[in-house]
Amino acid sequence: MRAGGVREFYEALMAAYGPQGWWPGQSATEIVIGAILTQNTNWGNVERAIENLRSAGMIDWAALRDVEHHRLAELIRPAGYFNVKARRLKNFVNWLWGHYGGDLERLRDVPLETLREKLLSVNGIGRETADSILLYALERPTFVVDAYTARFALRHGLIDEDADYERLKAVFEEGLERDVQLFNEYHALLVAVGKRHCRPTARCEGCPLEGFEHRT
DNA sequence: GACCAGGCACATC
DNA sequence: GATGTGCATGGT
Repeated sequence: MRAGGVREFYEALMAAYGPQGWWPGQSATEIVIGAILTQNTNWGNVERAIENLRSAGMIDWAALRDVEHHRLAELIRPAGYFNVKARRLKNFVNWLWGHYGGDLERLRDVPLETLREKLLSVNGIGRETADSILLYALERPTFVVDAYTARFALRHGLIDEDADYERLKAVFEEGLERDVQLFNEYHALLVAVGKRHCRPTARCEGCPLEGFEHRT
């Protein structure tokens, strides 16, 4: 049994699962909305909410700017925490209109770290949501950390228990070339293995990383 | 019916 | 700075 590294784990996961193709064929607008709606929520519920928004013509920054809170909350109800998320979506929309004329494309001119800070200043946009927006909607090379990432990294000895979000993010970014497609697939693969094997209580049988050292 | 799911802000110590 | 709590739906 040998200890693995960030790169080796990626190779093993990719060999086992193949490209995940996360968030393909959807608009950047839809991805941003999804990133906010999926906070602590099953993706299937988010899809229902997004479908409601689509039917209502709300995958649109002007429409989202003009819609009433109550109406927006009803549309996104299936995603859970609908009042909180309606407010957070509105916060983002108001920020986007206030600073960038409601145009996501204008964010592309802002340097990555600067933009990350700006996103984090919006109430309701935390680290994971900001990084998801940056990576998946704006195609910026920033690594997305979530609950799956943390559990995986801890079990496979990449971090210790007290590592925070930024530390976790740094471990992956330092172990890889700074590449959008790579970060995209890696995060998606971590979710894939997290759902199948690297679960809170599972014994990890059949995990593609069984050959590597593993903490229990 | 308990537990979980691609978090975050806020209160309190 | 760490820890606890509210927010809410739908699947297993």
